[in-house]
Amino acid sequence: MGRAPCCDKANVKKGPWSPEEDAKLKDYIEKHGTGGNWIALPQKAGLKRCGKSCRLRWLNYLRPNIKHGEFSDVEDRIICTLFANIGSRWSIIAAQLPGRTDNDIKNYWNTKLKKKLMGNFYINPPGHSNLSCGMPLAPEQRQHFIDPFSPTIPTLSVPSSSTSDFYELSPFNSSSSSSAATNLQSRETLVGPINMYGHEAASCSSSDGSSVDKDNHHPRFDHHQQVPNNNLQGFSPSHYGNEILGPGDQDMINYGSNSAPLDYYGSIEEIKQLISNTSSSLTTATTNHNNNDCNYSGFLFDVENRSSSPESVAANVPTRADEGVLYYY
DNA sequence: AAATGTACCAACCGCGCGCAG
DNA sequence: GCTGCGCGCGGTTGGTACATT
Repeated sequence: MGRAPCCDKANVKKGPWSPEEDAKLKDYIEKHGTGGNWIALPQKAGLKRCGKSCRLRWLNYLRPNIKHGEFSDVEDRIICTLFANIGSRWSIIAAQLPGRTDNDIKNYWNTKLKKKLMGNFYINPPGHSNLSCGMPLAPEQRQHFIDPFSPTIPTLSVPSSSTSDFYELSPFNSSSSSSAATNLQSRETLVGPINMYGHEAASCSSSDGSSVDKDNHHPRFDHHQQVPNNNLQGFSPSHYGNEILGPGDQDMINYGSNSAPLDYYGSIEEIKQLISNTSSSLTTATTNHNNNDCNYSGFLFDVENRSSSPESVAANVPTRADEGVLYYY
């Protein structure tokens, strides 16, 4: 009954990987693939490692196209807005950031981004479009500081009609396939939960993409996520390639006229609350969603304007016409 | 220069789910 | 239907580098 034991834990090496081990693992996988069996892999590859450890090492470090180094403002925004929407679902967030792993994002969030947000949680007064986030305010500039934990802080709502209050992240150059009309309409349909689409394996999450998305299924989301399963199909970073966050990303991202780096507007409040109340955030969000009282904001996809060809639907691959526009503010 | 504190990140750990047997 | 393993995930830890005192 059952399968063979995972590994002989007494005979397994732990700790940092040596260059030799890395080379062995990489060489083996490049030649033979994972074979869909991580447990058997280390033995085949001649490694005294647990399969789990091999998997982690490969997915988080050795795999091709892994991005290391600084996160861009664009990535910051995506992380923050997704965090505000779905909480600490790092694999999902990683699916939106080509080349980044969930572990990477998680570390970045815990060590930098969270502090960056918490340290700059000053909400600008009405009429001031920019929430300074990522740019610490001088003490004299903090006259409008609002205690983020104050119960008097209103809950987030979809911002007003000013399009400059929105950031638009299009998978493609804003001047390309996403028509202005579509974008405009999208702005006017800022409703509903997060909707991502296109889900061929592309994530650099420690989930290798094959499991999370291969069957359009995220096990945890299915059971207690606030986001419906069919709304969690990443917008396929691989489809867009690294372009989305590449050197040309400025061409793809229309920040709006009043934008400044790391402006999150109201969503900062949600993020803050999530940070301060991580344990309950998912439950709350789930409840909200289940009650159709979804209070999500800040990271909205154009649902209505999706036009999916039968082919793309069948293959779960977005066509260019299928490209949605991702808005966040 | 040494001690201490802090930040960062790779890796580990434990849990839940799905599936093989 | 039951058992137990494989896998994926998120949380946590430990080691190292850097900063500060």
